[in-house]
Amino acid sequence: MAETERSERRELSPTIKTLAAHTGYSIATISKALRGSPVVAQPTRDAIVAAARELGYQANARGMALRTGKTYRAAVLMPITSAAGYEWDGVEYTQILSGISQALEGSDYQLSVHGFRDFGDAFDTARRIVDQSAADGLIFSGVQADDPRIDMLVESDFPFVSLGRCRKPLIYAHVDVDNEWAAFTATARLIAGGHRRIALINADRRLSYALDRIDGFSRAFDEAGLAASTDLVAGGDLSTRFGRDSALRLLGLPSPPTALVCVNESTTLGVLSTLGSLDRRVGVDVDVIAYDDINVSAYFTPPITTFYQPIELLGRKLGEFLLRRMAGEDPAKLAMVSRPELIGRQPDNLGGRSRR
Amino acid sequence: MAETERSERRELSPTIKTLAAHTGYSIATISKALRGSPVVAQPTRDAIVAAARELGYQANARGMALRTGKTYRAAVLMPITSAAGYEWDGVEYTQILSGISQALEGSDYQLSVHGFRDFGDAFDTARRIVDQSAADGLIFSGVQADDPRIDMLVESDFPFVSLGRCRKPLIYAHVDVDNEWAAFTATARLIAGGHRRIALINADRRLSYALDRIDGFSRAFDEAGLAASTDLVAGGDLSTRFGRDSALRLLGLPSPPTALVCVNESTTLGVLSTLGSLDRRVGVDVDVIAYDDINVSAYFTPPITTFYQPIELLGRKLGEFLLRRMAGEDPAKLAMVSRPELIGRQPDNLGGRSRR
DNA sequence: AGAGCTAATAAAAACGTTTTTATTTTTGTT
DNA sequence: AACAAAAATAAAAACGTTTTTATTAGCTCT
Repeated sequence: MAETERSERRELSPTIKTLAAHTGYSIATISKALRGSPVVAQPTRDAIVAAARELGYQANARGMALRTGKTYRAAVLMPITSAAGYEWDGVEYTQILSGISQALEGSDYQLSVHGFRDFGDAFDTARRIVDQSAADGLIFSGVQADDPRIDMLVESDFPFVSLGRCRKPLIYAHVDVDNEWAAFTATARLIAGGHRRIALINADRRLSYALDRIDGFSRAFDEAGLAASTDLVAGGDLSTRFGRDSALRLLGLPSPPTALVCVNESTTLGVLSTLGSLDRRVGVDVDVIAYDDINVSAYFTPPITTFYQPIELLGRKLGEFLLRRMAGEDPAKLAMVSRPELIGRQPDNLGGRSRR
Repeated sequence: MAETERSERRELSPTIKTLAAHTGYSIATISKALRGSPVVAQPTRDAIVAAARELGYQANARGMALRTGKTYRAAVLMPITSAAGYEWDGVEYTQILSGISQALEGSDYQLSVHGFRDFGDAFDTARRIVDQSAADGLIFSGVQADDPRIDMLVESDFPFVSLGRCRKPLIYAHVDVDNEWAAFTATARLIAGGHRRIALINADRRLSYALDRIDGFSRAFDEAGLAASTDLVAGGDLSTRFGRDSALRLLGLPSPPTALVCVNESTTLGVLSTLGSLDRRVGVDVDVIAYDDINVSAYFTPPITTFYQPIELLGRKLGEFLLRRMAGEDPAKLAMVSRPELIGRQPDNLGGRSRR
């Protein structure tokens, strides 16, 4: 009774042999038929496909993996929040993963996530994935100006897509945001608004995009014929705490900034926290332009001007590129650099205000 | 030269046969030695282990998987942000994944992530994982009051750990937050502060923890001998937009709330956004108590009273429990219900204020 | 009508393990 | 010293595929 039902339920899933016994064809023919090989006759194929559907046959992934050497996995490197701080950090990874997951939907690939703690750890993990062929492809972000992962992966011809570009002239699939342009545009807008002392709350200087932003920031001053306020560039992890502390420090300088450019939403919140505690009002006492990675700046009080980058879309592109790369496509053709959209929620100029 | 180096590099990684040829033992003995079987003699084991280390031998995961039927994967179900809105949603998943990833570190298990769109999708995905044995264990959250996944997994005796409990008296490994207690405590605190019209910005009512919170909310009124303001309970997705819209609607009622309890950080931000736009000040015109899932409430202006739940720790517990469950441990022993810590950043009472 | 093709299918080998079974070597006992 | 028992190792089978090689049947052509 319960016993019987149990064992009925337990019936193991059909293998290619079950299908062979059921149809009368050999396992070789069945494999070919289901893989779409042209050598098998049409009626045969139809019969096999019908039987497969009837029995609910699904090729065993482990068997395929062993035979083909493929893993049917796409690996993603994800930064692990340092246990100490529990700071709001790397939140956007949910969106990236979500995008990648959507791109992989319908393909044979599964998404596997590998946490890492620091640059060295990330490299080791990447190398391990390649050496043990733990995945058929790799996605990662946090690209450094000179990123050893990229060298290693290009060298070993392992399919990968990076979110961000390194500064070496290598050919590899990538998705990136035009950070130089965005920083330039934000800074130029503030300069045009009358600001001269502008702060840049930036990421760690080892990161490639941190340099890009400094480049854009500097170019805006250059083109205006002004000296860039490079002393107001702060680099660090992108936690809320970092944003708050940096703003506190910069605003306490003898010649403080009148405007701040923040490179992500988390730091922005920190900056706003500092402004609130100092009773400085955005759009009145000080201007802020931010990067809107998780679409939340609209809810800040007051709403602030941001660059909107639909990060989930970037994730989707990453997944799509990886699939194409794993299918053998030329990496030179798999490159996208998107310009975020500027959403002006504030005038962002000194206006009638004193420049203090 | 380059050629030679290339092909040297390309040398395929050693298999158990390589090791057999190298040591003179049979592959059977080698397998046993490395798996720690007691039948192999100590000197033999030592020699084999030494050789394995020397050659950098790593058992091929695909071969193991095929033979043992195991996958060495732990699957996690992750909600996919709906493409339409790009709303800030499910951010805490980064932390959960981070925690799980840490727990899995050092084990033989890899983390694989499966996106799903809605309840039905989540169930189908779970079933597929079980049917195709695409993983050796499963972790998921968003437990419904009557969650079909739990029934299915318990029934098929598949190792899993849920973040949250369903309302059926089943035995299964789980990690949860004492939501009833937290809602009770928050509500009681506000009642003690003089509030009578209290809103609860809650999750979708199908979710088990949403019911728990309503229970706690109601109990606080009961114990104070008051009628609960159940008309002020809003249920929906936990996006920032939902928080904002709910607050807007509730505050526009003829008999509006004087305090709000928000069930996560994202909705809190939305609520604060509404308060800002209505020029109502937290701690002056209205009180807010929130759940601090990603540790960011400290940076709100003003900082608000929250329940702090270190979500990454929960993630770590989830991973740890899953490992133990996959190792065969009794699920009855794998249960944790943690009480979040209340961090009072505001007095949260009407004080000398009018009850309007 | 039989050789030589081609098309279709079947058989066999291989991927790298683990586990069961078989064989050899060592130890202990008389 | 012979033999049984125990210990150690080797051989073989199996997991479920895909791919290479072999076989068979059906044609075409002289």
